[in-house]
Amino acid sequence: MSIDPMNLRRVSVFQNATDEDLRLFVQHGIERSIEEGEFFFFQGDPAIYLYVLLSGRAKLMQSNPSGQQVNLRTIKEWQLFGALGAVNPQATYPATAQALEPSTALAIESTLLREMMQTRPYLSFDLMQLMTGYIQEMQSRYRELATEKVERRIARALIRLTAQMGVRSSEGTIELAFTRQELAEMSGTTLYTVSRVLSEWERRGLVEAGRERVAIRKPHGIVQIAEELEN
Amino acid sequence: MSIDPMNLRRVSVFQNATDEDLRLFVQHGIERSIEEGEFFFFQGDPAIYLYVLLSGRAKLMQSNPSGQQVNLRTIKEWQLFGALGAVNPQATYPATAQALEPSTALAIESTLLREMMQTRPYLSFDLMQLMTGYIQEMQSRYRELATEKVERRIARALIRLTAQMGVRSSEGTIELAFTRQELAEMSGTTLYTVSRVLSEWERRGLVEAGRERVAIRKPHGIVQIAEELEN
DNA sequence: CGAACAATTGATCCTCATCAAACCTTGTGG
DNA sequence: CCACAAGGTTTGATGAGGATCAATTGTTCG
Repeated sequence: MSIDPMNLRRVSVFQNATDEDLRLFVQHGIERSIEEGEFFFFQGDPAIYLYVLLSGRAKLMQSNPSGQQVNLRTIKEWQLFGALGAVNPQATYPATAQALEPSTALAIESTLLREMMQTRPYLSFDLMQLMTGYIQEMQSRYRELATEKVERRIARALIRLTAQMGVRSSEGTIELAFTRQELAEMSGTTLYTVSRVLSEWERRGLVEAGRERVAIRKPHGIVQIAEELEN
Repeated sequence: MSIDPMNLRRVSVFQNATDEDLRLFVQHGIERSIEEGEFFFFQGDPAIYLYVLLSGRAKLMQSNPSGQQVNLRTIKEWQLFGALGAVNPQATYPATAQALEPSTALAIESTLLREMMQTRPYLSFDLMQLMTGYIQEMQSRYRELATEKVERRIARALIRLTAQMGVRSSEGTIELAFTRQELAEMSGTTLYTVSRVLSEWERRGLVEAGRERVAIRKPHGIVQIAEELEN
């Protein structure tokens, strides 16, 4: 119980919460720490908790019966995940949450959130705000996947990651820590294709690629690939 | 103003509304009728209204800069659409709504809904319920598009349509009224591929295909194609 | 130093998109 | 009532874009 309840205000859904509410969440919450590669929950588990990531990094993914995976979202500190189940008492998680690094999260019982939403309109409202954002992002990504070529999809994935997780290095490049496999799962392709595309971009001086790492040297160039109207 | 407010209770988000609330929606709502092919709103328009379809059939779609389209959802009577913008006063519609038949809808100002949500927790709650459903559907479709082959995606599209819009005919087949082009937009492929797949299925006796029409003769066979673990 | 894991690169193949042409179906107007 | 136009559908031929497989080359860490 080492976390300061006030920090929870950094969670977008809790931005309008009262101090008292935040204390409630922390009091009734459980801190869970897991190792890299381990799971917070699996697709299909009953959605008893929702989580706030306190440290580390995780991903939300879905897999089909034969095991192929797609990455729905990458989660960093102070982001909520597993919240879809919060609405419906019977719900199961529609995705699996796996840690990309050693991570800690605050688990909050979804019944608690549901009860609180009854009397705190701001909560439902802010949660809805978050959800509309997800819907729009998923709709766009769906369209991209259906209509755009791989190179552009990879560019788009990098741009999204830059906005969410990008770290500006001292040399002015934007550092992203992902394997080719992870990038592939985010853009709906294979690690081989990602590798080829990155190699090509490196030849053109747009990025620097390393082990579990991509550094964007010319963000503008990537944006151009993502947006360009060619054809 | 020919609609009976009580009919609005068939809208899932309004199922828990008071009679008084329903009357409010109808009083402040505007009935809009449009022809086949016309639009309720375009992607990017300011989201001033949300709509309840009263009669006809419409589709929600997104298009990319070069005009290729994907179909996000098909709308039938008593379904809500354009509701994402209801949450945020500044929002624009993330998709375009086009009538597939002559259609009528009740347009409700999103400010009205926002105001009402302040004091009626059931409204936010039920709307959230609807949204979690969308998110899950979009996530699944995204995964399908990324990992599954065309034939299976078309089968899945037919199954979804059966659940939502299927009409049981006297001969025990399930009738669906869609063009190859529409089916293609729903499964992320081209009308040519849809045509080929349907021809093949017809040869196998699974469906009957006609102009702007598909009749499913052996639902089980289609489900099998959609689920089958092969490889 | 070696094992484990990530990335690269080449060769090959397969699924679909694309283009083109012909064929149906439906509704309309002479 | 027929002919024709318009739009939907089918089918073949072709090719491109990536997936897949295999082999090799880094990189990191115990």
